[in-house]
Amino acid sequence: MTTVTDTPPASRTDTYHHGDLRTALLDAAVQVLAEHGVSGLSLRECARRVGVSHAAPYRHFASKEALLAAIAAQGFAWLYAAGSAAMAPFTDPVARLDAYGLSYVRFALAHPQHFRLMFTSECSRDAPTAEGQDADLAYRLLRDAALAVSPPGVDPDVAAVAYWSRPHGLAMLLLDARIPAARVASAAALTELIHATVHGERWTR
Amino acid sequence: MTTVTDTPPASRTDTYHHGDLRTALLDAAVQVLAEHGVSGLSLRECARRVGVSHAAPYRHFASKEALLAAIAAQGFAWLYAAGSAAMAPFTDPVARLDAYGLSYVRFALAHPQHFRLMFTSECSRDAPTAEGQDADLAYRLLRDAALAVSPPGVDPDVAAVAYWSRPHGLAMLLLDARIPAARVASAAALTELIHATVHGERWTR
DNA sequence: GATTGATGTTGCTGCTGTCAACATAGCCGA
DNA sequence: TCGGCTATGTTGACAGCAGCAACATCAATC
Repeated sequence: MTTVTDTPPASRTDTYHHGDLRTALLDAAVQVLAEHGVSGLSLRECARRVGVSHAAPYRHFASKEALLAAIAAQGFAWLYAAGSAAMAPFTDPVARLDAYGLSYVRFALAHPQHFRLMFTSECSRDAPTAEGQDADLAYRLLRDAALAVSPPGVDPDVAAVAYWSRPHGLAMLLLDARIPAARVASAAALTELIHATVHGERWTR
Repeated sequence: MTTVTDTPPASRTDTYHHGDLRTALLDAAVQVLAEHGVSGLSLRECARRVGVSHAAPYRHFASKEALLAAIAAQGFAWLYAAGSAAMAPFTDPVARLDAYGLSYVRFALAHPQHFRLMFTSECSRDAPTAEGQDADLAYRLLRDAALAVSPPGVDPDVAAVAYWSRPHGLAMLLLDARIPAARVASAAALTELIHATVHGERWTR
């Protein structure tokens, strides 16, 4: 007993109280999603992996859906942070929009489970939870960037959607493996793909 | 007994054998999906709606996932047909690509359950089933159209993905209600949105 | 040091996917 | 005409799951 004040709150699995069960469950859920997909996820399996009884998750999440929503909210926060950071170094509107698209696709590839949940859940529209908070921030970030690139008179929402659809569609197709794997093998190839998608206007005459 | 030869095979629900249980189950499943989403779908509920015992579906589908895959396959066939029909009247490459994008988004809005299953299932990549058949046809349709619009030297797959991502992303965002509802209220507004997304190059200089 | 609220456990109910054994019916050859 | 064959549908069972209620444990506070 030198200067042992207290155990770190995140890693006590041998005591009655877990310490940080909520984030442990979130992490376990993401791992299960990666291994078995959303249809193979169960709260009981998450509890088992964390070493806790099958009803313990209900102290932190009202339902299985609430846990998934929490993961999505985490994803929106990360996405917003990544987009902000990516755009920060640039002032040119086109460069900023480009940086946003790049970081968007990179985020989807880095956190596929989060990304899928963020846009695949079928009930997150009704409840304006904390998820909506960061989702709105991310949306406004994109809309402002798109508006700065568009000529005056264009509806901001139309501009935002037009430029959102491209990286979003690419990300979705990449996650669904609908794109030949060779296209994503090297970072250079992926970057080329992203550029071609986000502003492919150089091709059409 | 005038000329009554046989009862129509699609609508006998009072006899021991249903007549066309397979398609009846598919239709019921799509309806359940529309009402309760994929997480609220169960084979037992589908069987109940069709008026059949809970194990009857297993005579037509190996598993719940197989039923979902069948719906997705149906969707790919429809999508391919719609894309072909939409492009047929045109010969100009840009017009053909435009028509494809328009029909793509229209298909997603007309058959949201099918569309979501087509691109959201997490295991359809492994098994090259009949679904892959029509999916490949649809992909080749798009790739050829994109290639006709691209300058020589462009990788066909890159061109295809670049032009696929736009309507695909827009469709996904529309289905997830991530786009203000007012944007989709009128057919004209929707068409404007689609055009802006599919070839927004007119805006950036 | 007792109390209280947060956190974790045990046990239960109803639902689900899936399988095995059985029932029915339409069809085909004798 | 009749008897069997096969496709199709039924019943019953099992294990796993979401969610709830009642109970247990712990930590902090008065």
